[in-house]
Amino acid sequence: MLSKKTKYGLKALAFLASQKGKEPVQIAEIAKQENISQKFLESILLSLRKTGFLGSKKGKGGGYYLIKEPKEVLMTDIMRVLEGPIAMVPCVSLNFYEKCDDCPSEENCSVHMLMLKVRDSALEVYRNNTLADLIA
Amino acid sequence: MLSKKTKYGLKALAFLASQKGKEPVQIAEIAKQENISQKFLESILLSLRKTGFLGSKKGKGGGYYLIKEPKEVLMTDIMRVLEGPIAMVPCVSLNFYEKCDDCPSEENCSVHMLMLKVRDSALEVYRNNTLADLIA
DNA sequence: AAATTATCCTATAGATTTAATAGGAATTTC
DNA sequence: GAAATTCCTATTAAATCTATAGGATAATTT
Repeated sequence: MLSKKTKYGLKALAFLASQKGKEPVQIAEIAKQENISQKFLESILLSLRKTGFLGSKKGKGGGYYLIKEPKEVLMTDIMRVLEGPIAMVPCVSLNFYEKCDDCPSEENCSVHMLMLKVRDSALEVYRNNTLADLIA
Repeated sequence: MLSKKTKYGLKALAFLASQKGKEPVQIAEIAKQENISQKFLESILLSLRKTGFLGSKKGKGGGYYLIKEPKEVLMTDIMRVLEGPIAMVPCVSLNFYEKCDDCPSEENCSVHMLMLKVRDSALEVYRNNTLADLIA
């Protein structure tokens, strides 16, 4: 299940991508337009800024803005920052790999093989979609 | 992230599918072989029986056994029973549909469109894999 | 320089879900 | 009727997610 954090983050990014100019948009406005708790959104945007997706400006006329062109931002990168691993089990994760402590062998694990296929199929979607596709 | 319930359930089903005969296998044996808490596994097998995947027999020589041939059991059905919705958001779920209360319009929702693609890609994997493929 | 506006940051509380355990009831076999 | 095994419900423990609180910091305006 997609977390609210990810859902809200995606909506906020899409909202910013759909803006005409590059002027900063205030948290309050995004929150209002997208029906998101303002304080919660605040922390999400902060993490998107710290991970290099957004820039910000303080004071009057301040707010958040996209740093890159929407079509340069891959969904793989966004999803990994917002939701974490794309894989459903750590033992098939490319970026968050971890060994399962209950499995003696990955090669012979029935779950491992299936989840590898699922991960690959999800990756293909995320790799072929950018932030620009979100607002098409 | 895949729940332990699903992971254990898949392993148990795969274990049963890999048995030669159709004699019941005891919970205790499956739990031991697959490193699963016996009590937890007990409740998982129970739910798999109630949903028609397993049969059971009580008393000495009892245990659980598969009802259908492994290749007749689609992963879509197993996953829906163990993990719930295949979709990452209820608004794109085929079997567990729910309207999002924060979205005014599904058609214009950026998250909706993306998650539809992700769901379809996962569905394709699950539809093209059966329990038999898990032990190949 | 003071007031205003808006992000920045940390901590924490509340809610929900997941994982695991407990304990006995019911049924079958021998 | 004793032993073995599943059946069932309830409960606890742990983890994670969601949201809120409250002030610090920085930029702009007056």
